[in-house]
Amino acid sequence: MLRSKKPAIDFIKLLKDNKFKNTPSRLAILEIFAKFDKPVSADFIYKKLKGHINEATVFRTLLSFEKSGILRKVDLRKDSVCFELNSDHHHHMVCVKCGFIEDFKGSKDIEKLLEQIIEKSTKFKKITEHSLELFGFCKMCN
Amino acid sequence: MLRSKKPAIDFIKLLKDNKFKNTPSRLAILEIFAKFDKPVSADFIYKKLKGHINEATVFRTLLSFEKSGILRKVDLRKDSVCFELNSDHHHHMVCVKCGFIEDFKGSKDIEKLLEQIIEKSTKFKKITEHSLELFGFCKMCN
DNA sequence: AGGTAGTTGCAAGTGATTTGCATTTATGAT
DNA sequence: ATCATAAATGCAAATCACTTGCAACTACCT
Repeated sequence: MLRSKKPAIDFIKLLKDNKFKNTPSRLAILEIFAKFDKPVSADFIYKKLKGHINEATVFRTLLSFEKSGILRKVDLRKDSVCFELNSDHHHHMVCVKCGFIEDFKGSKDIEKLLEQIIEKSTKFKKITEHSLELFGFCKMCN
Repeated sequence: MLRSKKPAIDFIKLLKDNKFKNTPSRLAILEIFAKFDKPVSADFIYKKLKGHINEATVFRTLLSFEKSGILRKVDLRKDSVCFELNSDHHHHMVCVKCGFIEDFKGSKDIEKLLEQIIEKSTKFKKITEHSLELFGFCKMCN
């Protein structure tokens, strides 16, 4: 049967490339990111892996993954910080009622916009990152 | 002497319009927002008003002001959450080295962009808010 | 297999924010 | 003006998300 299958990420290689030891904890965390493919919080991960991992390890792992660029922090106005895999820069629409999240890309348009902004600025020289998050109502909740 | 003076905000009216009682604490907090005209944290406010206000009151006030729309939450990747007066929607450029913040507006372009995004979305119906924050290096630090 | 740096679990520690409760105060009605 | 009442405040304790110190463990290189 032909199935559209997302190319699996080679986490073992990813860890090695980033000079991390390959441990069960790290693989488990990465697999959660791959499986859910949405911004997830430390708390969410901890609950999924309850009994198999210590909470401190979750925080430490997320932090080191962020530092090395494997993960990216996302602020969606939740109580706790969320992360997502850092491949493929994109943004989010968040339903303020039900919490549903849709990803979207807008790289070309947004980058054009950033260029205009930086041109107008007298104080800034270079923009290295940006975040754009939209909040509103999904079709179900509207 | 003629001075270019920013039109003072009538905080007493602002409080009344939002069904808040007019108290010294609230006026003091609003005046800090007006005076510094930058995103400020609860901690910053508390330190400015040390001895004159309780920390819990600061948090409670910020929260209720946010709920009523007087303030808006801003995530600038600092340790603690920042707020700013919610008049006059704008965005920020933050220097990741020295922390310097520059405001900018981009309403027209950004709104055009938002329209395009929402048109393409099959899941979302309405965008009520958005945040766009840029991170990079100011001219001093670059 | 063995040495070692890097990882983990556990428990205690932080720092920001919240909450419960008793006291005080602003405000609208008398 | 005074009063009654709901709202606001201060204080202390609690909570919540996250961090850290340290001893035990493990992946990985030789």
